[in-house]
Amino acid sequence: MTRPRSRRGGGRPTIADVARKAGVGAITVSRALREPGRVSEDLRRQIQAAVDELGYVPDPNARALASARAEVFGVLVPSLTNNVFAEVVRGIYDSLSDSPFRIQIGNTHYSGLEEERLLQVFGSQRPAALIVAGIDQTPSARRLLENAGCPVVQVMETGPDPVDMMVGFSHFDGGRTAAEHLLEAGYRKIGFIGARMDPRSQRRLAGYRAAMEAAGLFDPRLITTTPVPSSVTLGRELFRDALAKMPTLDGVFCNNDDIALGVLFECHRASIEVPKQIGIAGFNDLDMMQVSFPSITSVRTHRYEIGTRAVAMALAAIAGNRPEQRIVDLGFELMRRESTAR
Amino acid sequence: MTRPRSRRGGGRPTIADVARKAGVGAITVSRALREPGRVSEDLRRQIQAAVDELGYVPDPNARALASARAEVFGVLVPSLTNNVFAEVVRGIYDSLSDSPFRIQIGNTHYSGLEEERLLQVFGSQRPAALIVAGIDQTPSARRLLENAGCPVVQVMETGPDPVDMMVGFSHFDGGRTAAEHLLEAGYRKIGFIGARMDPRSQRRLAGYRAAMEAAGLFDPRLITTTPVPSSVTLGRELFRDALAKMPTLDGVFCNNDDIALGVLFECHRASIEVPKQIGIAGFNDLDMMQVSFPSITSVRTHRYEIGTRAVAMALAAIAGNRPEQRIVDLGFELMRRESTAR
DNA sequence: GCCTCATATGGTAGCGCTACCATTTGTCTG
DNA sequence: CAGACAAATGGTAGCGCTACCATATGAGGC
Repeated sequence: MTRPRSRRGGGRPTIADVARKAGVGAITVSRALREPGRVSEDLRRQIQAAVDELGYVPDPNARALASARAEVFGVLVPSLTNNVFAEVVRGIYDSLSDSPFRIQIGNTHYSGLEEERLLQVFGSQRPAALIVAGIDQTPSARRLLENAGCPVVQVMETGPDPVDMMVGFSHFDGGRTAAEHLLEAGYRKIGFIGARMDPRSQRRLAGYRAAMEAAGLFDPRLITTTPVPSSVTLGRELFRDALAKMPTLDGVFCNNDDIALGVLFECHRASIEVPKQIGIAGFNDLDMMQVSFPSITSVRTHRYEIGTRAVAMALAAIAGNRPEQRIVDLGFELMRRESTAR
Repeated sequence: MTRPRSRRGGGRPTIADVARKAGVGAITVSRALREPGRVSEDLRRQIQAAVDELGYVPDPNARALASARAEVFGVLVPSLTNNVFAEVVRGIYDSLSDSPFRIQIGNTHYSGLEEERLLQVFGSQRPAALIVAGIDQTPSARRLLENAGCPVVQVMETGPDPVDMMVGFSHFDGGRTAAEHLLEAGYRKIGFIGARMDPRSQRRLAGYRAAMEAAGLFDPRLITTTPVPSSVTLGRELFRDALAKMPTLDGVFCNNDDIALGVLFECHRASIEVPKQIGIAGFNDLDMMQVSFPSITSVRTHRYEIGTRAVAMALAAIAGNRPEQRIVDLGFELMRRESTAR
C-alpha cells in the first residue's frame, strides 16, 4: 500500500494527506492540532481519526520555519557530568516532558567563548526560551541573550542585573554560612579548599572570607585552590597540600562535596579524627554526605527545583504572563552533621 | 540601519541577502557554505566576506525542511543524573562539538513506553543519527529504529542482534569477572547487592551467578536487590538487609559504585573490617573508588569512549562508509584494590 | 575544429507548515 | 428584520533553504 511519495519527502504523511482524508482544509488540521478550542468538536474528531489512521506526526522543522519559532528550549550548562548541573537539567526535563517543547543542551565547558558560540547556534533556531547557567556572561554573550527574542532565565545564582529572569541563590551567603557554622562549632584555623574556581566558587570563597575576617581569623595561607576540575581524588590532594602549608589546620570548608569526600578519606587514611581534630563542611549536599562515616555537614542547594522553577517562569513568559517576580532566590539550607559536631 | 524586514521573519539576514551582497546566486552561497570545494576560490572569498559582514547564520529549520534531513543527533538515555550515562553523553558532546550537528537528548526514565514516545518525537525530525542506550528495546521501539532512515548505534552493551551498530561491553562478563575475583581472593559467602535492576544490572547479576555456581557456592539468599533507583544511602540499607538475612556474609559484589560506597560506609559505622571481614567490589570505577579508604575494587568501564566511538561510527555511516565491524566491544578492566586484598 | 565531458554557476520549484486575510454561517441587538 | 459581530472554516502566499535540472565555459580527444 505505497502511497504516492513526493519527489523529496520521505513519504511520510503530511498535513495535506490528513486534510484530504478528513475532508477539511489543511489549515483546519493545523488548528485542530494546535488550538483545539477553535475547531468544532465534529471536525476535531474526524481529524483525530485521520491522524491516527495515517500515523501523522507534524514535522517540527516545517512548523518552526513557518511560524518563525521553534518549540525548543535551549539550555546552556558548563558541565554535563557535574552532578549539580545534571540535577538542574533533570528538573528541566521533567517539567517539560508533557509539553511539546524539545530540549537542546549545550555544554560550555566553563568557557565564555564557547558560550558565545553556542548562543549563536541556538539563536539561529529561534528557540522558545533559553536557560543559561550563571550570571557572568561575556558582554557579547549578554547581547546575544538580550536579542534572542525569547524569554531568558539565568539559573544557579541570583544577582542584581538579570538579562530577563533569574532563579538561584547566593553563593556568597552559602559560603559565609558554612564558615560561620564552623566558627560557631569552635574551629579556628579553618581552611578553604576549592577546585575549578568558577565564578560561583569564587563567590563562595568570598563568603567564607567575609566570615573569617569578621571573626578576625582570616589568613590567606588558609586558602588552597586550583583551576583543575574538581574530583574526589583532587580533594584528597588539595587537603594534603593545605595541611603541609598549615599543619595547625583544624577545619575545612570545601568548595563542593567531592572535595569534602576526598578530605574525609584522607583523614581516614592519615588517622586524623573527624570532627575532633578536623571539622569538614561541603557544598551542595549530595546524597552521600548523609551516609558517609562520619556524615558530612554540607550546604544543601535546591538544584532540581532550580530547573523546574526556571521552566515554569519561562513557560509563563511564553504564555504572555511574565512573572512579576523576575528574580527568584531559592535559598539553601545548612545541614549540620557529624563532621562538624565537635 | 533597519533593513526591510519581511512579513514574518525576525529580520535577520537570509541567504538571499548574502547572495545579493556577494553578487552571486543564492544556491552558490548555499554551496559555498556546505561544499566549499565546489565553488571557486574567488567567489568563496566574496561570499565569506558577505557572510561576515551581515552576520549571517543559516536557519537550521529551513535547511532541515529543504533537505529532508536535520543535522541532529538524537540521543536516548535512561537517566540524566547517573554518572555512567552522563559520561557517555559527554563523550558524544565532545566528539560532535566541532561538527555542524546539534544534539538532542531524551530521558527515557528506564521506561520502554517513554522510549517509544521519544523515538516518535525524534523520528519526526529526521535526525542524522540516533544513539540509544541499551539493547532491550520494545518491539515497537525496535521497529521505529529500523525505520528511522538513519544510522543507529546502540550503546552500553553488546548483544547478538544489533538494529544497526553497537558499542559497549558484556555486563555478564563484567559481573562474572568481579565475582571470580572475589572468589580468588578467598571470599566464599559473596553477596550480590543491586538497585534499580535494569537489564544491564540483571546481566551483571547473571554473570555473578554463573561464577558462583561454577564454584558451587551459589545461594539465592545471597542476592539482595530492589527496583528502587540506586544511591549511596540505598547501598547502606541494602547491605544491612543482606547482613540481617545472612550474617555470615564475607563479601559483596555491588551492582555499581554508589552501592559499594554505601556498603563501605556502613562497614565503617558498624566497625566491620574491610577487606578482612568483608570484601567489597563495585562496578564502573568512578573516580572516588581509588581514593576511598580503603580503596575499592571495581570493574572499570569505558563510558566516555563508548560515546566517542558511537559518534565516530555514526559519522562514518553518514559519510557513506559504514564500518565493517558493526559490533564494537570495548571491554572492561578489573581494578584490584584494597577492599578485596585479603 | 567538432564533439564529449567535467567544472562552475544559476533558476525554478518545492520541502511541510502556518500567518494573514478572506468567506461563510449563525446569533444577537435595537 | 437590517446591521453588526462573533465563530468556524478555507485559500493563498510565503518561511529560508536546497534538490533538481539547466546553462555556460573551458579542457581534452581524435
